[in-house]
Amino acid sequence: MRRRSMDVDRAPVMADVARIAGVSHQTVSRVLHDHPNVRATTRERVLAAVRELGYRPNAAARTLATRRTRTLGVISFNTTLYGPACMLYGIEQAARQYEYFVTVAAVGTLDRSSVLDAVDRLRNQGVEGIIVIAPQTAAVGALANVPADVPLVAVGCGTHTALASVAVDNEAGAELATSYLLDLGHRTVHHLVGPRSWLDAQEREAGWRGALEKRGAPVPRALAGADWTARTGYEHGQRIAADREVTAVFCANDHMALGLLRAVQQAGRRVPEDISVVGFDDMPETEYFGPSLTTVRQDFDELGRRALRALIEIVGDPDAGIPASGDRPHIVIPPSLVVRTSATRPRHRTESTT
Amino acid sequence: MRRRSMDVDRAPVMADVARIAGVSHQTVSRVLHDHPNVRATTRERVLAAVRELGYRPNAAARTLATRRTRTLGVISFNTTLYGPACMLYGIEQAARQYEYFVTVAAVGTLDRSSVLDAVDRLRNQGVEGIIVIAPQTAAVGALANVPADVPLVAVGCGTHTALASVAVDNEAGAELATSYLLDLGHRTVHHLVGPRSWLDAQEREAGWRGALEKRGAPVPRALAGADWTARTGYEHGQRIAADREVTAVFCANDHMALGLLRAVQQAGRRVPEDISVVGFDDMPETEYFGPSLTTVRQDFDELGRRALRALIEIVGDPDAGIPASGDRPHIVIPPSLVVRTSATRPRHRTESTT
DNA sequence: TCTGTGTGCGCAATAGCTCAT
DNA sequence: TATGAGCTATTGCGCACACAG
Repeated sequence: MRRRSMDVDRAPVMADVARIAGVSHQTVSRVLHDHPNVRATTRERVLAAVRELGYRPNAAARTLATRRTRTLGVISFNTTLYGPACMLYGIEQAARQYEYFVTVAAVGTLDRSSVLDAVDRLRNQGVEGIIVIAPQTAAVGALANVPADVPLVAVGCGTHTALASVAVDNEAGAELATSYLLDLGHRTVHHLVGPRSWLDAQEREAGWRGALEKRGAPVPRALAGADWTARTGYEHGQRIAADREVTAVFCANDHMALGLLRAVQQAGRRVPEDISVVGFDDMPETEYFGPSLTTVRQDFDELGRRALRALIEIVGDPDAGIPASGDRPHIVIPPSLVVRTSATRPRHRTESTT
Repeated sequence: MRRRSMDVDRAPVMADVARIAGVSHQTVSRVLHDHPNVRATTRERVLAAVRELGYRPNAAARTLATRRTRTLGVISFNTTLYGPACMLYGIEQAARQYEYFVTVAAVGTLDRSSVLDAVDRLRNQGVEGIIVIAPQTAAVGALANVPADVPLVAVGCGTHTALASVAVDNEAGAELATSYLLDLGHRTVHHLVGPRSWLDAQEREAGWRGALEKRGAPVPRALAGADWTARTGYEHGQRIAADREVTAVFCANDHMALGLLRAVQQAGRRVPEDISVVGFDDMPETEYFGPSLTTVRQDFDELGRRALRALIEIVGDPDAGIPASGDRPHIVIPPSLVVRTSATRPRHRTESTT
């Protein structure tokens, strides 16, 4: 109900509390802020009045007076994906702990203008800082143009950004997966790349390539994916199944691995007996893929939490005793390999040396 | 009168724009609000000043003056799950369209106090309304106690809530799945229930039971799940695989179906030849399960959008010409069956009539 | 038809006032 | 007279809106 005329049921304000308690509004303020110089009996009277009226401080007024909104923004490409959704969750958890609010701004596409538009919307709302879950190179490029007085942290967007960032070490993860397959005896490892416009995809590809080169294994042509979906994995899987040379595939994420598993098996080739598959992400379902997927684990939750903490350390929070550092940290979190059953030794060690 | 001569780098305010443009702050305000009565040349001068200073209206001040925050809150149990994540996305999309901000409050557990706590936090921030993605009965119960002056909409939380709600017709969806299996020739259909503390689980179970009864099919004992995870599906799947009577299973969601598929196949029974499986939700991966999953589709995105629109219609938005209805609509969206390959006719029609 | 003045939104912070010791 | 605990009075934050001119 929208009240304007009948001021009877207007939300109570500090003055109302003061009146009921028989004190000045400033005393009310002191009570609410736990200032020492208030007599215990006065404090009680005030608190009683607060309870009686159901008084709730007006955030806008406080913001106006303190110049602090205690609100942080999150820009995300697609909160529907497992990774972003988890990071958002981690961010929100941590924000609550630090008593910040979180406003989300989802962007449909990661082009320059829509990202800058999202930044703009959040700034208009008065956010004190922004976390970006926008791993595309274009987005990161666009963000470089954002005025420096807007604290920004990129999360899960690769480790080579100019922005402050928190991310899993994609290269290390890809190396982990690739080396694991090589150690099993595979002559080489094929790679289903994520979309190359994503930093993560680039870094995972680099890690895969590096691992092969380090071991002197032949480097096959990477299979480029247009997106991260199971469909793309499926399409590549159909081609891979037809290629008898392929014994091991490292997929840039679990969704693609799922599609690939399906295509390969539909084509009559067995996993892992004929083809070993390793994914990346470790979404909860991977354990129940057929077969359960060996994959590289990212702790998205933790990424989100770390990102929020990093942001708060940049903006500073006097109330929590955190000084504004203004630093641009690059936090890199090590991934880990989760071994399940989708990868094993190759059946017939490929002897062909060309 | 202390002019703020010292703090040079403070964000510009309307008065600064007015000074630069050589007009009053009121004229600036008029320009920004597209009032007609401003001469074109004046308008230009003002806009030039706005650009020059990089002026950005202060949201807190506007809120204080207008008593509107243009912010809505979303409470979600677990934004990590596919459904909630999608609904959140739909909500955010729609919010942007209506020029609202969205603040999220994730709750770890859906007990009474944490839900009420989330409501409280959002109200403290001044949200104009709240969308709840909290399908547990306890949560809905708790929300009944929220003062009526807080517009609330529950989304994806079953259709039988006291709150305003937007949801898929779970019963109809479950009937769809069950009838489909019966039509294929199965004597009866087993059901892997979701956690009974969720309205959706209850409603799907009711739909399943109703469909069986309507057709005079025997009603087996429902298999109770403690949660919605693939793990739970897997555990029940192991038992189901051992029961030769079972030819068709309707799972309350896709995750559980995935686990069940896996367990059943590991036990050497084939899907769909030996056991037909139907899920609920239609997450993007289901097409690539082995076999691809026949399931009941919920349009989560649409649910989120409808929920937001419903909320805006409750709170009203004079700027968009939407009057405050104050109604508590119950919007029910029909689900649809997506037929893939995980269900088929039973191989040997069970002839036992006792 | 155009533009300026004044006031209030609810809170925080500062200065200042009144009693006690 | 000084000190400080316990309170009051006043101003300003930046904007919108009613009411002028």
